[in-house]
Amino acid sequence: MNLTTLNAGVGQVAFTTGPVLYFAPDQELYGQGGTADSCIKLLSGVIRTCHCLHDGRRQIDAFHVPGDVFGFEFGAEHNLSAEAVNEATVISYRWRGMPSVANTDGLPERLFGHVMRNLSRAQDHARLLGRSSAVEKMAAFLLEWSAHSADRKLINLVMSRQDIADYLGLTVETVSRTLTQLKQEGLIHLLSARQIRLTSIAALREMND
Amino acid sequence: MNLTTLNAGVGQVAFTTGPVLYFAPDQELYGQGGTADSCIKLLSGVIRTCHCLHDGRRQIDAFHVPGDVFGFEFGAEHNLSAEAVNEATVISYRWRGMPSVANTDGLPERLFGHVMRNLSRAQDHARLLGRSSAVEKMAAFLLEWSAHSADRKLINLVMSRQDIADYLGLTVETVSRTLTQLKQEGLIHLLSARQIRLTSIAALREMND
DNA sequence: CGAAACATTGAGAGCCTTCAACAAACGTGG
DNA sequence: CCACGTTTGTTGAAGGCTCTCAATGTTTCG
Repeated sequence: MNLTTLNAGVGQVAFTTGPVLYFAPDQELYGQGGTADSCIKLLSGVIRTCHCLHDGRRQIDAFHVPGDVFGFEFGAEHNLSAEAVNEATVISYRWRGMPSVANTDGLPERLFGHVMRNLSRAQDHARLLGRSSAVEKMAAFLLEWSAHSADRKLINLVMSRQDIADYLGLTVETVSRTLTQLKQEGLIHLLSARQIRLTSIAALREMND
Repeated sequence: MNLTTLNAGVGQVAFTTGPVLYFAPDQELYGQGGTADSCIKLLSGVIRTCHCLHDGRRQIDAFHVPGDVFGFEFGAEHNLSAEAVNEATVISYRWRGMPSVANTDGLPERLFGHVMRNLSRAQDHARLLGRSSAVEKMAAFLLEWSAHSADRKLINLVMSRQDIADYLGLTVETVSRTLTQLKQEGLIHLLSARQIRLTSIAALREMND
């Protein structure tokens, strides 16, 4: 693995990191049940973390964008699997078993903040899944990606309709129908299947609070 | 507030804590928008953390039981509010702004683990809300409380049907109907509205994986 | 160009919600 | 202790939203 040491200046060794890793679309970073002693920092591309049930149902927990750090687990094994949505490069940070973490002081810089950000996102996601209609979910999703876009009014979706459906707890058909509904209401404009122009961000916002 | 200092032996002060606080049923510990510089350790009773929308819809994020530590926020303000379900006693720990946390080393013992446990629960919750039917949700809920009970086959619910509904993303009526359905299928026995005997834990388990 | 994957649209069914009424439990005061 | 109102929980009927199944259109890629 050729691990090297980083952040080793605080008195105790913080954690170790490896080289930059590349993943092709749909390639798996780690799977459910795999050993969870490292976390991932995403450098480029988009990663989805998801949970698959034995009957084929899939719930996508989150889409991660560059800068996100994810993949910590409370238990020893991964509850979620992680797969690249498009071409992605990451760095893997090993943290479990590191003396600094065992002592719970000397924690890697900002790691705590990353876990809390993931917590916050998971809570928001749960609220969306529990108490929203299909349109509200779709509007929230579009706004989420609008915030990640250089041009807030032009979204380039990197994931399929199936991915969106599994993220929002809907079916592909409902996602499709909801998008055409938003189009007919004049809130969005479908330039192509994966490129969407937001005509009225304000109206989309009003749907979720 | 009369705060005292705890865990001050690691070289840097870890965080500060106050006296034991008592809360009556339905009393609010903190509200959405409140300053989020502390977290709560629950000593006795049950606390619900929830998010309320302006139109009255409510999503309960989690029910917390004694030993749980919760209430951290990534941002400066609370996204969720916390209310006592029944009589509860807690200790509040201030962590934000503490020099140890600012340096991100010398973090309070096990605080990191508590955040990760909350993250793990939020992810499980999202999966439940996104990809489950009413019966599956109800079964998962019963098993969750079964695990907290001294007698795994006898649950004493401390929360109302409305609380359960808002936790599972259902309506009160559906919760009620689903319970009677499970009763008629012979999986549970309703001793009273809030006391449930699980006749077949195995059958309940089969519903969720 | 043709096959395969992806996306959209339609029709019908099912699950959950909504609205409404009723039953049960609780608490308070007489 | 009972009467009574309020809260909480259950049950019924109808409707709506989303799912399922199926067909068609579209894009991608060998």
